[in-house]
Amino acid sequence: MTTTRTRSDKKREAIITAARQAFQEYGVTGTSMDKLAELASVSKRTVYNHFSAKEELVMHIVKEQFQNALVDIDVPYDTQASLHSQLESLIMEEINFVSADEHLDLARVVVGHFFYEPEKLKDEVEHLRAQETAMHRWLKAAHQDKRMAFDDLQQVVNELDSLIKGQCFWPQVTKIEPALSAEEKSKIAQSAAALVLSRYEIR
Amino acid sequence: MTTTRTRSDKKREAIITAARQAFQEYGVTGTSMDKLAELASVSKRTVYNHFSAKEELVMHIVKEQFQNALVDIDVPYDTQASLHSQLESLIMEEINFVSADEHLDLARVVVGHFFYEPEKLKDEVEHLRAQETAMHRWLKAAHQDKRMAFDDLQQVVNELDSLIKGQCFWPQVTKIEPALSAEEKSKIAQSAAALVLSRYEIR
DNA sequence: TGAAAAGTAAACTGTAGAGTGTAGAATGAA
DNA sequence: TTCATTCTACACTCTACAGTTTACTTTTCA
Repeated sequence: MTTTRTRSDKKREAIITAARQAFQEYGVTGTSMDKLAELASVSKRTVYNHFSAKEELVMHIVKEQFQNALVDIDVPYDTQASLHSQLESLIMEEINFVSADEHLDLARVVVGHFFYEPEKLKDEVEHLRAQETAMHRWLKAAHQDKRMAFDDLQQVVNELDSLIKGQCFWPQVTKIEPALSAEEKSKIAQSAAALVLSRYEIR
Repeated sequence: MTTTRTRSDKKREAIITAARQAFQEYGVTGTSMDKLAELASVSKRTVYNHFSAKEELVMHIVKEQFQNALVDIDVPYDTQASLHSQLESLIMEEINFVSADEHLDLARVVVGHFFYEPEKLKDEVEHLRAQETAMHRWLKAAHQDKRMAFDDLQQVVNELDSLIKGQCFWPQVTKIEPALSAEEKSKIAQSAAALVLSRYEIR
């Protein structure tokens, strides 16, 4: 039962939704509590009844977003299929996730807000880092299956990660580059897979 | 003769130096004009006599920094030497530049300040992008020398760039990761070179 | 040496935004 | 229907900071 029951709950929901949108659009500092209350169609006092300070509201939304970031990709390793096609689609999923508008929008909020106090994010980041990613699992499987050779798994993951984020995430979060088309994404995925496999695949 | 002559010049210099440091340490918004004047040991009015607004001071420093960013790396292509050793040292230079403290500190100022209005940087960024990099030149030479095969030069540059920045720049600008040791850097350089060459080198 | 240029301290203006206090109205459960 | 909870409107406080004004001092240089 996800439907909100009480009036109080509805107001709370409205506040959170409005905050999410406003923060995405104007950034945290660009969103005053007055503006926010108006956007949520709620009195400012009500906002403060639910969240005792702006920072609390920000953290609520950020944590929520980190939860979503954990909704994980899974491409199971397949002994039969070619490494290239598997890795390419894994990369493609990763790219689609990372360069999705909602992901970029909220990454922008987080980066913008915590740029000068990254300590506040330490916990969340640790949490994410601890996660064993789909990439990890797939590479480990291919390695155990003796179809790939490397001695430092983490390094291969970092390389793939850099290839993905360096082309499909950072330039877009910072708005240095516009969003990528589907063709560009798939070209990137295909080339990244080729790059990694030409080095680590056992032929 | 770089030494500052007049009193006015000295004051100006002091303001700029203090601003550079303060912006690095506290960020632009975290540095009030009062604080800045105090750090520069100068009256606030004097700051405003030199720079009519805070934003003007910020832009002055940013442009100065973009000038420095153009001081370019050059590793000439050598027909005799192995591709791997050449590319590895080219990458190493790129890494050293990009992950140098001064570069990271100022990149932080720029990213932090312009995060929500990247249009203001368009000119500078265009300027940088137009530059033909050392990477471009070297790859083009190796290609012409028929020792590397690729059809999209820009893509190879992007890949190298991502491998470098994704591991040695972005995690550090955002302070998600601490500075890298010399060993880590050289491991990254060596592996990035191997990756790219195992795909594009003609054997 | 004296006028112009540049600097200084400190008080001031104006604005924006976070957070509070209060009195009264809407809601909803008993 | 009544009572507690929650919401609303709105006026208010407090603080931070950009930028200005003023009255006075120091430096420069012709």
